[in-house]
Amino acid sequence: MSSSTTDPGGDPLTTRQQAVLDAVLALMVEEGDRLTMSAVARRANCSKETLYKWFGDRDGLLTATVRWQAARVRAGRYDGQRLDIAALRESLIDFAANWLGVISSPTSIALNRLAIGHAASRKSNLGGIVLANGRFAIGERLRPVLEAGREAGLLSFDDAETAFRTFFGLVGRDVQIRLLLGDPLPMGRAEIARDAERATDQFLALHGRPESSTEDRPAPKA
Amino acid sequence: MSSSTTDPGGDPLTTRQQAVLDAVLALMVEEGDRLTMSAVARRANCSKETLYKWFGDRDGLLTATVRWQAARVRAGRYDGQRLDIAALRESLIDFAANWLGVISSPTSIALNRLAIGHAASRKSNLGGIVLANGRFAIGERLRPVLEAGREAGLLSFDDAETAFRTFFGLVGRDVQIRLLLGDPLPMGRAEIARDAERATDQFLALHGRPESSTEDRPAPKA
DNA sequence: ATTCGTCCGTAACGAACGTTACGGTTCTGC
DNA sequence: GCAGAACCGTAACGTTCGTTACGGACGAAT
Repeated sequence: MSSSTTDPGGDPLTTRQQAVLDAVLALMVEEGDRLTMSAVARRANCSKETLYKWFGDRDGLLTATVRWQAARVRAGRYDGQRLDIAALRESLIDFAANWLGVISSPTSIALNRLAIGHAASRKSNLGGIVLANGRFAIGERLRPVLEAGREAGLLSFDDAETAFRTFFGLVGRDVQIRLLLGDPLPMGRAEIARDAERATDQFLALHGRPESSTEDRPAPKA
Repeated sequence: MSSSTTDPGGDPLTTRQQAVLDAVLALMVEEGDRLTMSAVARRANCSKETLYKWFGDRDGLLTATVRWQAARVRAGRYDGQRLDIAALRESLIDFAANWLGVISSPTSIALNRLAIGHAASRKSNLGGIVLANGRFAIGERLRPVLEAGREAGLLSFDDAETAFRTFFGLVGRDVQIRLLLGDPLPMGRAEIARDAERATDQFLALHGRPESSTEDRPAPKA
């Protein structure tokens, strides 16, 4: 863990290299486990020699792929200007929906499976990179929102990290582990929107200041 | 999904076979990824031919191992007699602590990693077995507790499944994904006890009936 | 004691795959 | 144009590992 996302990676990728990494991602989603260097070279219309020249070895290729995917997940900013309870709720719902969309995407599932399988061995922590760009990155982005909410008297909590972890649990629940284990859990736009709203309202019920209007929040459904 | 846990497995294992499966578990925890048939035979002091005679092939061995481990996780019963708010809270805390202990154990982590890696390929759903004996088994065991709490007027929710998933999220939060990805998150007895209590009180704050005494519940800490 | 079945230890086969090497082709700068 | 680099396609090498085969040891039953 050095500067931003556990090592920036070193070199800015050429478009050709990015295309190769996109091919890796596509293969990971389609073929899952059978991600062989030959398959990557075939899919990307490049030679294995080029792969080894660019990325060193198989781990280097996978690491570069994880970083490349992480670079796209960076989503919209959620600044806390004009903070009232409605804006805060909207921000939290946006965060939740965004996060649910990410973890339920086939790319994220394939990537996490790969990183988890790699964490079993000891070599080259893909798991650390995925964590830094996933779980911890979203935590860092949400923290200012939570603290702005507290400053504005809308939220009440002692530790922002603990509060975030509660929010994280309410949003994700069993979704990620079920998807990782192959459960055909449907996570379309409708389910994501519903879950994001429910989780946010539950979070506000736990950490919202009582005086912050409850009239537009239609009482936790379930 | 047939009777209890996605296929009972067929035959009751001999003690020798159980010892072999224990060796597999130990190897999975220690060596992680490098779980080779030769290593299992060496560790268990048996021949590879015996492994293949008993378990068919590598997948059969892994499946038997998952089932064998699942058979021990069966924990205490939580019947809902004499239900008052204190007993309910105690039951929920027990459930939460038990679950946290399971998912943070090295064995469970190694097993889930293996099943997730297997879910990437399509063959022989270890993921389904792990889900059936983990996430879904605990859901089935907790459901009667929740419904008894509702019958007794202590809890309020529409759907027991949804309520359980909320509890699941509050308990597990980011623990499982972090451990699976190799994060050195400390989860000792102290952390587990604290998390179980916090999650239970949060759940009761969301779904508890207001008239059920709040005096012994020391206001959600964070 | 002999025979049969079960199991151990080890060797061998074959496929998959990471890695390297090589000849031919395309692109770039002078 | 031309030299050199970068790159493609493919072949080859070595290792790992799942799977099978073989010979011998041990125990139970006849």
